[in-house]
Amino acid sequence: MATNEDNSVAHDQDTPDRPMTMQDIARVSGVSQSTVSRVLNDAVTTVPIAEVTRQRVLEVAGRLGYRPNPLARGLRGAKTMLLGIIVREISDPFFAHAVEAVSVRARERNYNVVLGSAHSLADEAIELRAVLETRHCDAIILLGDMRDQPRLLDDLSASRVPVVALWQGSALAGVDTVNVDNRAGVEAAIAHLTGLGHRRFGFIGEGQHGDVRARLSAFVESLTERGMPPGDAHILPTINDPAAGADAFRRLASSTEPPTAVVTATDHIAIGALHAAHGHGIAIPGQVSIVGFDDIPFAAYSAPPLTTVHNPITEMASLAVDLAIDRSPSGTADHVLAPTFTVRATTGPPPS
Amino acid sequence: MATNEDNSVAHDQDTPDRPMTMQDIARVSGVSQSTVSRVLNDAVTTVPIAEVTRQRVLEVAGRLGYRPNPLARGLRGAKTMLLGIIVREISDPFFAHAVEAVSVRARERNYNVVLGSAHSLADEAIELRAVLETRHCDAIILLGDMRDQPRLLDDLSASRVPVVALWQGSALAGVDTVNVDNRAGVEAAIAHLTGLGHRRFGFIGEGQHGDVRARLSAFVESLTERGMPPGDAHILPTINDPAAGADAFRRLASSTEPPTAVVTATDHIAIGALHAAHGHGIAIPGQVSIVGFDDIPFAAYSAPPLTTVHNPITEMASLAVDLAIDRSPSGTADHVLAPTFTVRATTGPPPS
DNA sequence: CTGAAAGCGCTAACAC
DNA sequence: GTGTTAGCGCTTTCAG
Repeated sequence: MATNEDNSVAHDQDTPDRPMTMQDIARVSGVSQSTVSRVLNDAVTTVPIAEVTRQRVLEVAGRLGYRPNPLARGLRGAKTMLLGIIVREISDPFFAHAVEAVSVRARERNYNVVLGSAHSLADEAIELRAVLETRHCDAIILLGDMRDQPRLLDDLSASRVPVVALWQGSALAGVDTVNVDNRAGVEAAIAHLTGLGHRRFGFIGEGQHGDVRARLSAFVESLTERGMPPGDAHILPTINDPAAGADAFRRLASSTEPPTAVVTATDHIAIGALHAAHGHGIAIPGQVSIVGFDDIPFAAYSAPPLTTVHNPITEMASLAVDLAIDRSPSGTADHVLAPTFTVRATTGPPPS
Repeated sequence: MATNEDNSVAHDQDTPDRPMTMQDIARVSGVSQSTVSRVLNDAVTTVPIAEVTRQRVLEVAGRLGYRPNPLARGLRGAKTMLLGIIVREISDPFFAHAVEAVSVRARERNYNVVLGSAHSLADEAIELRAVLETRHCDAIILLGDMRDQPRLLDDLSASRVPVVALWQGSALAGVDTVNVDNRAGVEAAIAHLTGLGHRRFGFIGEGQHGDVRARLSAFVESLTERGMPPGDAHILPTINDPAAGADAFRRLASSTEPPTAVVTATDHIAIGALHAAHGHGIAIPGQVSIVGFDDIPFAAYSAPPLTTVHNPITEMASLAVDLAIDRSPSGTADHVLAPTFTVRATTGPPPS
């Protein structure tokens, strides 16, 4: 009994070539493997364990540097502590930032993050979901509008894994959503601009997907309510990309009666617009005011620094992670967070 | 025999509430579970299987929407098709872009990516490695210099999982590395600048870590070889952040005999420098030329667009993924890829 | 309070 | 060619 530690596995090496198992701990501490499992998992609902046994097992496990094997755990139906993320476009700086915020919060909650990007390719995203699900992620977070991938969504909402849609743009049947109040954001931008004296507005941004679509309709409605509905000529649909933004801005600037203020669907587009303005010698905000949306990190460093609607990325990501992990058993909810408005240097009074 | 499909699990529902197992396939197609395994894995080394059987199994598996359970597979010792990434700072736009490139290539190779960010916090990163390893990632990719976390590195190089270090800044014992040729990049920048007529140079960028450290020493050596060694007053150590870059640029500009050309360790810093220059009415490149390093997506959209050393992000990421997955059995190698030089609008002749 | 034993879904000998 | 049989490391009854 006194020497039965001798049949233990080697634990003096810095790097054992085989990871410790519960069997090892059990052998060394002289209890059964199931007792080790009980001690190490100490759930509140578990059977009581003698304090001496518990201490001994804990000590041995610590000394041997035991780490549970999540694969085996997951196989047995327990939590995998894996959070799946499906991103629409991870190359989009906004989503890159969002992924960071999500993974930071996930780590605080002791979760690891499995990343998949959909690349707007329906089949690939479906495949992705299948992978993520069979990998037994405890939950899945959708980043960005996926409504052009209806099969993905159907699949997802019917599956047993909790799904939370972040920046999906609007409510979605069957899953929890966390959205920014796009309407309030655009409204703040227009209020700021009209306060400055602007009366002719332009909008740049594709109106097909999620947030961006909501921003466009908020733009139209806000101006209509103010009695100055925008003409179609001043609404330029474009993909979400600086190059496209630059191109659209050029067209807007060279139109007859160009707008004095331009609202862009995202900072990503605004950056492109700024670039085009600079290239064509159009003074910002002297000749045209520009406001963005999202407040990506780069927004503060554009020239001039961008006035924009601040998307509460960190808060939204945290909320989404918590929702995904804590998954309230009954029903789904749509959370809408308020943006704030950040005035920097791309807005000013219209030219007189 | 004709009706023995009846004891199959339900497969008419769109969403079966229990994922298919090989058992299910076996039952439905009337073969043993191990035969199913053989068919579905069809390794070249496998025992031959009757074509009829194979077809039947394949058909049933397809019809029932079978997906292998990676947990069970991994538990049995097979590949998990999981690639772990440990990032130094995922908030850094360069690394965000790099993560994207890595995950794109990983997906092409049918791997999923597990993300962890180190946040420069030693203990957390070690914990992370433990998690990644016990999750049985098939390989791990390190993004950025981790040498301030020696325990991580020791742990990693001693472990059985292949490790590839990307943008680690220099060779590293025990693991494969993929680096950009920082010396060649800086040399190209200096050659460009001296060709323009510059003789007084400044450098902004922290010199502690990896790539950035290598760039600083390349800067010093390149100028020394040209017979114009930079004074200490013109070398400003700063963290890798636009705000810090802006601050450093201000100090440089207000020094006695300010440099006419500034080389920054990264675009991230260059962006800050540009911002500061704009704020202080310093003309770029009229009064000062600035060159960056990395060519992050935004570099083309700064005002003025940034002249910078182009880091071949996509190629390097692909290489790293391939190395990690295909792990040559013997020894490690250090791969160094050549950067290119992209002239945009922040460089010009010095003021006369 | 603790041990024995049965699998989770899969792969890999080993039989026939 | 194909079926049988062990487990991988863990959680969870079920018996003491």
